[in-house]
Amino acid sequence: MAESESAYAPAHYDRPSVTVDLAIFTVLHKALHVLLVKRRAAPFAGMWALPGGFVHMDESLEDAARRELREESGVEDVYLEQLYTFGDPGRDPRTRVITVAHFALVRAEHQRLRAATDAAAVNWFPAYDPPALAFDHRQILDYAITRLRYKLEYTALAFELLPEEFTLTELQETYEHVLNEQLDKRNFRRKVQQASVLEETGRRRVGEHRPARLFRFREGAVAEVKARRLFP
Amino acid sequence: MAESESAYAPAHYDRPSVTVDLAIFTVLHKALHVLLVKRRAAPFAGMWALPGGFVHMDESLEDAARRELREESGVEDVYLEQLYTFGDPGRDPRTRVITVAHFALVRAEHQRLRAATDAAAVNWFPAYDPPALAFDHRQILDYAITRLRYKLEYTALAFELLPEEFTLTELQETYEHVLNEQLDKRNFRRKVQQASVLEETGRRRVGEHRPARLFRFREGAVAEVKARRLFP
DNA sequence: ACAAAAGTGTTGAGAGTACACCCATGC
DNA sequence: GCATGGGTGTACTCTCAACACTTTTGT
Repeated sequence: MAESESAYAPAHYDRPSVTVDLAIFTVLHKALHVLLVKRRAAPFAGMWALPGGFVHMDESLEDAARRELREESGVEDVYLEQLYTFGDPGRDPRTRVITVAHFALVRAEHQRLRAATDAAAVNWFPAYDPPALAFDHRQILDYAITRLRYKLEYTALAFELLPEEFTLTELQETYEHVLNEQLDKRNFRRKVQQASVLEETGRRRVGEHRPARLFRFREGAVAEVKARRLFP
Repeated sequence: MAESESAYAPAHYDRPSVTVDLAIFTVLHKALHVLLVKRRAAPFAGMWALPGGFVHMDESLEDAARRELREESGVEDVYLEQLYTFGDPGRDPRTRVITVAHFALVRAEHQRLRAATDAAAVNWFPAYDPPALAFDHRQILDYAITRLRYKLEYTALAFELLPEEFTLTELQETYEHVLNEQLDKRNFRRKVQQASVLEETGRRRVGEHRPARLFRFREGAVAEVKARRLFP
């Protein structure tokens, strides 16, 4: 590695800026939503953008992402994953900015927390139909959705989007909203049982019709499924 | 996004350095190998490390990675993929260095090309049993191997490690070396046929025993297999 | 009683996996 | 002719996907 070969990139000048950007998802109004902030400063002032900010010199990338997450959405202790690093020259018209994109999943119940710290220029938008976004954030968002869908297909990550206790129908609907497709009820329930990642709470959601049993995810039930191999 | 909120990270000083590092793989001597360079400068002088270098201000991350790939291994036009960005403070003892790690696959035939430009302090090492590495490069290498294995399990990427024409046994051995496990010959061949990513060249590898038919990958045959879903 | 959501099994098709022998060539 | 790697098929199991009706509650 050439970290010491200062010949063609002296370490003391001409460094790019490094930021973290976040695609924070939740399920709201029966659809996948993403958190956006309205930019106050140029460039793209007044335009919606993914939350994010500069990486401080003494914090890791994940720490920076969690700090931004806390500052922008008021949530802590949520699922966070590094996504991809976007660094094309020109993606920020002012200067060279390399951004390490992350995606985060927050629970529906947190929406109320968020509303409390509402800074007026922060809002949830339908992830599959967002407004025009600043910089290359549309590209980052699309990439994040792709990764989220993929992740949910082969892991049991949906519980990061659900309240502590939930019905099987709510779980299925979460998958349907993220995957943007309909699932078969019986097949879904059988597969959930086989995965054995749920436990019954004994309580029921009593509502308009027949009460539904409430479940929660078992502690430490990550349930990652092996990909089907192309070759045996 | 807070790229403009210069309050807590002015854009004009205190920026980290950004590098690209490369895990370049090939199959050699019936095992997966990775390209390492011997460091000349401090820190970790004399130690082996992944090739890499600073990102120039006017080039994209991929361009930087391809430039380093060309400079260090003399190969062009190979498979290259961004892996992950490592940025813990302290991973470089001198200063804050954030590195965007990539992995690359080069063909066995390129090894000779490489030997020609040999700079004495560049060499192939067994990927599953490398020497001690500088910085956090062991961690990066392990991550790259994990990703490579995973990628090969559900894509037809092995041809990036093979010469233009190859026998089915050579293809199977490539998979075995990367996955580090034995595969069943009949099942492997059936699955290759089903994937229909190969075409016969009509030529044969004539050698010590019964000549084997030579194949090549069909143009544009990416053959990505859907992951087995956890939920239907 | 009726509207609405909860809950429950079976079947056919395709893929995965384990397993053993003959074939063509070089020496 | 024999050693060596090339080449081929079958049976069992498991997972996937499609599909409709009964049960329980609130009003």
